[in-house]
Amino acid sequence: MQSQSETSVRLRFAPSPTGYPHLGNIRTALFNWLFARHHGGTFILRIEDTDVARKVEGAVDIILDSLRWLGLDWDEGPYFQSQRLLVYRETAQRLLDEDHAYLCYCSPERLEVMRQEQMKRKEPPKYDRRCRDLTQQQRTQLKATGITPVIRFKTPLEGETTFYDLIHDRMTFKHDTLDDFVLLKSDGYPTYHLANIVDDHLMAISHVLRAEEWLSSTPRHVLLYRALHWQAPQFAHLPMILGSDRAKLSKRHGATNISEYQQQGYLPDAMINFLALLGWSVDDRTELLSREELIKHFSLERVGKTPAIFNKEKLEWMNGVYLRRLSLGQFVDHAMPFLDRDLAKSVRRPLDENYVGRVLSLIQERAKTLGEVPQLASFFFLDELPYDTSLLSKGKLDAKSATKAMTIASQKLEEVLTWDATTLECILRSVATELNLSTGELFGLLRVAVTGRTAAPPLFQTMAVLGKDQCLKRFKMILQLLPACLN
RNA sequence: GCCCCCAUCGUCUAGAGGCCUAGGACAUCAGCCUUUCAAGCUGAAGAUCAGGGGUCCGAAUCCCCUUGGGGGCACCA
Repeated sequence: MQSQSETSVRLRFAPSPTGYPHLGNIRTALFNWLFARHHGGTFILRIEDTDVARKVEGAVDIILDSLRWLGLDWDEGPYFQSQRLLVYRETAQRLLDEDHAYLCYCSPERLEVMRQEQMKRKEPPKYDRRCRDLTQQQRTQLKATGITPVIRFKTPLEGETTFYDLIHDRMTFKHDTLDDFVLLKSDGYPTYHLANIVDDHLMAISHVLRAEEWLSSTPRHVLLYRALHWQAPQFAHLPMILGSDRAKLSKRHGATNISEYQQQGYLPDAMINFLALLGWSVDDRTELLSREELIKHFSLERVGKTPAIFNKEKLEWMNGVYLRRLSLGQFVDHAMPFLDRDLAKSVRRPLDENYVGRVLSLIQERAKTLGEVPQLASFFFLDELPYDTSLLSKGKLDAKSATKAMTIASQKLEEVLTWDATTLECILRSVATELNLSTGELFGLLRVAVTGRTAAPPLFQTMAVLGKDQCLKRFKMILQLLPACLN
């Protein structure tokens, strides 16, 4: 049963389409989603596309695709701020009418120079409020110039603003450290500060969960809510996710876009599980949690305050766990697109699903990502293996005894009628005994012959899947190559 | 420069005054298993709880200072 108050839990994820969503953005989306789902609330998607200049084509689609891929389903939206400009303008006008805002005619160039000088004087860069108290005459004059003004908020000159953050508790900011920020830009678009509070109010957002980089602009938002006599939502500023150099995540850190993880073959469930543990935990030992468990246990009380560095090795491990937990059928379904994409062009398509299934049963527990499956399995599909002869000469056997072993093994295998792992093992073990070779020596040699590598799935199972013809063909191939590796 | 946040193994973290001679996970190393790899199992190493002061019978846990790291200070979000 949901209590009355829980039915009004409304969360939103509000990305801006100025780039592709990275791990940090997605972690924020996840926590909002988890919180909403935990409380039986509503999860809303809102696109904050108020920066015309920095808008990236296609970013919205990538954002939606990424959320869908991860299964972070939303109940409302996506709303687009660019389609709600009137609401922001009306609100800005109201602020103007009620003396909480004013028109500012200062040019960007002037502001830039001003900031430069402030920096030079080692002062905090802040708007100098030149247009805050213009006389009626100055106002008329400036209006006559035809310059399109921006609308700025009249930040109280004195006093301080306090609010309670669900994670950081009580926060207080002095007004004299704030300046008169822009609400409406000269192109008629709202700034983040305005659009954000207008929408959160209109969409009845109850909790704002966002990255800690927003903490210092929160007093502005609180001030705005007060000026408009609106009740502010509850804020929770989540710890940041940092790159390995401990700096804010950016392109420099490589592979931070969530879609890259999709392409590399990480599973949504593993991704979700891993991201949930960046800044949150259930207890002192639980690492693996299903979506349902995540929803069930999620709470802001267990969100930490320390910024986290993204640990790719752990993600890989976790993805491997999720990969191994898949049924063979599921694994095949997931891996098929990757095989299609990355297997050599020479491999005939469509791939035979039955054969792929037998191959992948040997690959599944060896893959950490779906992306490495084609590489791990390539020798099952290639007609001719690109042998690296140094692998042969590196073996424990010299070319002469290797040739002898291969010849005998070939002969024995020619006669095999039931080509299965058990039979093959039985026969080849006896070959080893007969030649007075250790199993390691013989099998190692055969492994290179069959797979072209020294590390591969179990030899006999591999041979069984590959089939008699293909195996014997590879043996012949090796026999031809061996003389070249003399000494 | 100003404002704000943060501080436990390399990394993710548990810890809300005595259960901590600080627990778990990834990574690392060793052993077992074994035809290689992987997986699995067992074990090891790894944190004087950033440093210094307090408070207290008692502090990783509370307070202060220092240091370090991060974030913000746009007609970007």
